[in-house]
Amino acid sequence: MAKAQARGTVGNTVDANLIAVLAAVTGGQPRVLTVHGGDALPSGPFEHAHRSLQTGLRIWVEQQTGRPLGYVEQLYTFADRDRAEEPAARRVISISYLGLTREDKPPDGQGAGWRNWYDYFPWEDHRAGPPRFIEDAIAPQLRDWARSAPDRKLRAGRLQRAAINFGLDGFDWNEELVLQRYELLYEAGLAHEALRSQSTGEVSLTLGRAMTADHRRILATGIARLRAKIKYRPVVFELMPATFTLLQLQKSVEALAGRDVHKPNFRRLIEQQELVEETGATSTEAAGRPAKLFRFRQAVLAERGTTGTRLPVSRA
Amino acid sequence: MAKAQARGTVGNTVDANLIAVLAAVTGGQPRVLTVHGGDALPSGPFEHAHRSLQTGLRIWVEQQTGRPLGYVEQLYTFADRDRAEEPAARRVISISYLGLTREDKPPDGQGAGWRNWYDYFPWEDHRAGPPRFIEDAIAPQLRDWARSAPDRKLRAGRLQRAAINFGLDGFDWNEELVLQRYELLYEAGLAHEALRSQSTGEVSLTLGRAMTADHRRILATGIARLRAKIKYRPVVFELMPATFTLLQLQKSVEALAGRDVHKPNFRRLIEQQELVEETGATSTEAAGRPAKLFRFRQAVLAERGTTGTRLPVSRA
DNA sequence: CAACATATACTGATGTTGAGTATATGGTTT
DNA sequence: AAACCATATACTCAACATCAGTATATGTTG
Repeated sequence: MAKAQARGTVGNTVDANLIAVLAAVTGGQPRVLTVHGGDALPSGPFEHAHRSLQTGLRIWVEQQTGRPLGYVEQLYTFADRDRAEEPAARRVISISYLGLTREDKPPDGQGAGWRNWYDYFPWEDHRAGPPRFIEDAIAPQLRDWARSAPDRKLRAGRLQRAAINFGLDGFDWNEELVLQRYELLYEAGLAHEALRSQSTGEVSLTLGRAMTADHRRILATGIARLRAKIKYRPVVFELMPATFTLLQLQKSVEALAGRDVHKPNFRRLIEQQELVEETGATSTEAAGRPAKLFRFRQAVLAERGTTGTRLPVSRA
Repeated sequence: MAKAQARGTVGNTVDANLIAVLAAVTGGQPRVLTVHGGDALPSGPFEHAHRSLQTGLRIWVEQQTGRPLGYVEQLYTFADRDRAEEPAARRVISISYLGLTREDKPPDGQGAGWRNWYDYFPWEDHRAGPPRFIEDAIAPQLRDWARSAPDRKLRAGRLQRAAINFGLDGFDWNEELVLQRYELLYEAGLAHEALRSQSTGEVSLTLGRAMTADHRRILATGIARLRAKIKYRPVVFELMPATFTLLQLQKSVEALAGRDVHKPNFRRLIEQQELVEETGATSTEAAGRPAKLFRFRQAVLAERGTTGTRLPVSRA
């Protein structure tokens, strides 16, 4: 089995494609780098010249955005025939990555730009409480879909999934289920990719903006990963400027998690873990009492390895 | 950028290879399916006929082992030039998976067999406390390696990493750092893959058995993932027989985690989460008072979606 | 029948988390 | 200048989860 691998089975070669979810937080909003006027995630081919996959990704992302890419993490690899844009002669493997940066200068080139990622997933933003249209518009459509199931058991299963994923019928909202929610909508025929016929590029206020091929699924995967990760790894700081106030930090976490955070508890946790240190300066950007400016203590990465930091994400 | 992808850039096609970490627990020991007498993980090419990557994996794993594959999860994809077995003309992408089964009949075919995974990572088994050879043999070699660093700062960093990863100098042992530990040993030149010259296939009692190419790194990734996952997803049950006693369940968790579990707390957690239900029967396999037999409540998967179950893993 | 091995149940101490409230300190408004 | 407002910062308490130790029950084995 193992040795059968590299034997040039000519009929089975493929192309490998690298796709990036590049995230940033600006003005209290989570952003993602898109191309083609927001229709696609940036991507590029994996070339023989690249030492490794990550190297390849870094090279062309830095070419495109003109800034070094900090934190990078692999998301998922797939090669589903069904979800490809058009039935191609050659098989394509897509390897997706999550990268964290800071948005400052706008990226150059063809239709590239930073976009609020809730344009693509409006139902994911619960910072002002659950959006009304979940109960008003999404839930009814999901229930219709459930009702259309052939047998009773399947029907019950669909209702259950809808309730768990979207926090209906007394279930709590779980902000990490980004991918499951998207997949559910897709299955129910409510994601526009499913019906991208003449592709007018319309943006639905409740069902979100669609993307090419399965790029929206990849984006969902990236958001889900990031939402899970900020809770136990100090990755938010990759998205922050060099110095920041605790409130700014909190707002960033809230932007990513899509839900509000209990302020006193947030501060307690940050401080008792010694994740940040004072710079001495204060910020006078906002009205009210000036806030102390902090910087991330880079040392924690060395001290604790990859382990052990916690951020609270809870109800308002 | 995105549209540049599939344009037949002939020079950049690759082969895709699927590699599996198949885990099982038998006789209180964690096992992994290997081929070539324990030198490699089973692997097979991704073919154009396969609908998706997972489908491809399932197909040939089931061919090989003759049993359906239950839980499957993608691990990682890589294409590092440096770690390939021999510099090949064609570039190979390796996509690795973790699969959970039960071992009963031995797999057929060329040198395939189930092996205790601690043969490959002896330092990972802390069920009887930290193995003495960590302090006696591994730590000194790591310290030597640290001392050989060119400058003071690098030296301190290496010592720190060694301490964090191997639980030295007062740091707690963290069973999830399987990959980091292996990578550290590799970097320090203590993994035999690094010096596989005439490859005698020797098994080191402290530094473990080596494998082809980077298969041991993949195995480490799989173990790490599984150790993390059993704590918050009910995946252990994929490895259990249809009915089992609570002690058997506990022993399985301990086998995977490589450390002992507090018995009363373990049982409390299992029961209060209603993960299992009594079958009515009792087991008389072991001496002593017969234990009740339980089965996994499949319903929890539907009730809770992918979320929310906990298993305790702590000191003895 | 005694010794033993395993199963099962209970209890207290400690730590973590969620949530509410109070006070301090600057700028802004009248 | 006084009142006000917005933000920062500090403290308190209750609920809950976790860790760890100990005690009791119920079989088998010699």
